[in-house]
Amino acid sequence: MDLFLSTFEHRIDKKGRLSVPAPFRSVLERRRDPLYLFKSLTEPCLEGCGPERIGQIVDAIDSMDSLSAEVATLQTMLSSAQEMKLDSEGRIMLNADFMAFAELNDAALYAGVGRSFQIWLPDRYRGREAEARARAKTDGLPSLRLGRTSPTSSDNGGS
Amino acid sequence: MDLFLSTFEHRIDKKGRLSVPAPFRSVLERRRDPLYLFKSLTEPCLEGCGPERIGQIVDAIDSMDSLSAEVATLQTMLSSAQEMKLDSEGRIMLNADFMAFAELNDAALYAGVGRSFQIWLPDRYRGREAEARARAKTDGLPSLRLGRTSPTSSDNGGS
DNA sequence: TCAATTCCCATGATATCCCATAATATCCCA
DNA sequence: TGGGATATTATGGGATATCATGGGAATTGA
Repeated sequence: MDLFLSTFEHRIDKKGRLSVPAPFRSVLERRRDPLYLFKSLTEPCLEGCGPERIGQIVDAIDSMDSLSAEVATLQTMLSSAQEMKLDSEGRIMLNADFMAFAELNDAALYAGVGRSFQIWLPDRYRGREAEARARAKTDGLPSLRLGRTSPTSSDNGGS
Repeated sequence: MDLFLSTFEHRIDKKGRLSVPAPFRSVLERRRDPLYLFKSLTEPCLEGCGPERIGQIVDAIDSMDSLSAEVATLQTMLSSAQEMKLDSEGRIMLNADFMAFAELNDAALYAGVGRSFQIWLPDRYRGREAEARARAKTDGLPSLRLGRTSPTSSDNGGS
């Protein structure tokens, strides 16, 4: 299983171009996946993923009561989603809506969170990280039930 | 089951390279596992592990309410996690974030703690070890309950 | 025609590869 | 069992490739 991990900070040049981190690009290239970006529902950041994640959201919506408010909310994720084209150097161009939503100007921080990644205003991200770490120290760690995992845990055929 | 045990101190050269102890490398090679490092949530050190632990975190996130604080905490772990590529001599390169977080400069101490290991500033580690041993003398030993551990008592370095 | 984008090339920084070496541990055979 | 030969390990340095970034020229689209 190849994942989006780690963080990378990149500049947005005056033409509005932003490099996608090489490790993220190679995950997408290995799978021959295009890159999708959409506005996060919960945080002032952009979310990036491949098509299978978009498909999961679509399927989740289809399985819900189509009249519910939740469906309307989830649909806004899809309506903000956009397939990004990379230039020959692996850069994307963020449209004005994306830039404004994440309040980006001349730099962006990529944060890999497993099957997807986020794009943040760097200082804002670092603030959130500090908060999360402080919370972890006082509240303790989320229970992961390490060591009690089912023996069928499947992720070791990957490499 | 082969484990990460013992401690090793290694130099960080001026290019930022750090040898992984040969016994740790052979554990990973035997399992054909890549090496992952991430910033500890609770201590000023780095944690090293194989992919199965990363997979557990990813799967836990996907199965949880994505709005919860716990998910944010787990995402913080992932966004600091990085698959380390070893050069042909078995060395890794620590990025500036890792170096700063563990306050490393020209040396690092590996401490094997079973299914994972930690990387410390050597003097800091030795201080902690002395503290822990002093605590054991005054406060008595923690209960060990070998053989039948409860899932909540996490002795396996998930910290 | 003008503005915005895409293509192509240049460049500095940095990581990676490949080789060398010294110290230590392991092996092997008398 | 001892002691020299050999392999492994940690460490270092130079050469090379990759990556992020920037800018000019060609192309598109309104």
